[in-house]
Amino acid sequence: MVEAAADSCSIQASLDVLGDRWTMLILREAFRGSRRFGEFHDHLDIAKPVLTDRLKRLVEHGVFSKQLYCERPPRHEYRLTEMGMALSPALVALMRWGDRYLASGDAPTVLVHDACGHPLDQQFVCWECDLTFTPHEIDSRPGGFRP
Amino acid sequence: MVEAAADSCSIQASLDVLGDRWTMLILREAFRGSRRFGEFHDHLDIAKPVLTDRLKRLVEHGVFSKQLYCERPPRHEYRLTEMGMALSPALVALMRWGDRYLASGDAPTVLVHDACGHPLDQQFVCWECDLTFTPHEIDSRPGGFRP
DNA sequence: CGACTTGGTTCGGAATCCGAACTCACCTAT
DNA sequence: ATAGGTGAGTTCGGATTCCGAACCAAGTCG
Repeated sequence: MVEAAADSCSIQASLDVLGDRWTMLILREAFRGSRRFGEFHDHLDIAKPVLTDRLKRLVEHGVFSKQLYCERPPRHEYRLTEMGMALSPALVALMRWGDRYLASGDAPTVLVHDACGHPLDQQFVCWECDLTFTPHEIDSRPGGFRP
Repeated sequence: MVEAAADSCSIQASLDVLGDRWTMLILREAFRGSRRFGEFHDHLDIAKPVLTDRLKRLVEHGVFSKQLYCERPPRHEYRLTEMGMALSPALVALMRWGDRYLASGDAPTVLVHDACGHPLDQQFVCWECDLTFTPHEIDSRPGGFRP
C-alpha cells in the first residue's frame, strides 16, 4: 500500500487505483471493447502476470466486474462497471492532450458527437451561469488545486 | 523506452509522458502552485533522485520550463508551459472521479466557477448542435475508442 | 571560518517487471 | 481414449526501476 502521503486528495486516491504503467491502457482497451483476458493480452503486449494482477486490482476496486459468461468451458469476462465507465472523461482528456501536443504525425482517432458526427469538445460548465469556461476561470474551495 | 506497442494511440502517447507513479502527482502539485524543487519534494514524499528524473523528463517533453529566477544564488523554478496547463481537464477528471467513487470520508476539494462560486461540472460538448452530452453519445472515427 | 540551505548525485538494497516455461480445466480430432 | 490445442492463469529467475540514506557543491549567513 501507499503510505498516505499526508494529503487527502482525490487525485491521489484516483492514482492509487489507476496510477501505474498499465492500468490506464487496460482501461483504454476496455473502452475499445475488450472483455476477455486474452483480448487484453493480445492488444497490450503486457506480461501475463502483470495483467492478471491489474485485472484483479481493478475488480477489487470496483472498476471492473468479473462475470462468468460461459459455464461449460468456464470463461469469464471483465466488464466496466458504472464506476469504470465514469472514467471516460479522464481518458478522453488524456487522448485529446496527446492529440494536441504529442501528435505523432499520423491522424489520431477523432471523437465525434454520435448524433451529428461533428467533433466533440470537452469543457468546464457552470449550470448556474449556464456557460462553459476555461481552466483559468476555475477556483477551488478547501484543499487548493488551482488550474 | 517503451517499445511502441503496435498501436499509435494518443492515450498511449500521453501515458508515455505521464504514466508512472509520480508524474501526475508532480503535476497536481504544480497546479497547486509549487515551482521549486524543494516545494515538490516537501509536498510529495518522493525520493529525490526520482523527482530529479521526473522533472527532467517533463522539461524535455515540454510540460515544464526550467527558468532561472535568481542569479546570485542560482535558483531555478519549474513552471507549467501552456502544454502543461492543458492537462488541467485530465487532472480535473481524475479528481472528480476520485471524489465520486473513492470518497475517503472527508469533504474533498471542490472546484467552483470563479465568477459565481458555484460548483463546476465537466461535460462533452458539440458546438454544432450546441449541446452537452454524456459518454454514451460519443462515437469515434478511425482508431476505435468508444465510450 | 563553520553551520545551513537548496538542489541535486551516488550508492547499495528492495520492490517491480518481464519473458519463458509450466499448470489446469476443458474441448476437438483421430 | 489418447493426443493435441486453447484460454486463463501461476511460477520461476533475471533485469529494471525505485527508494532511503548518505554524500556533494555552490552560495549565504552568523
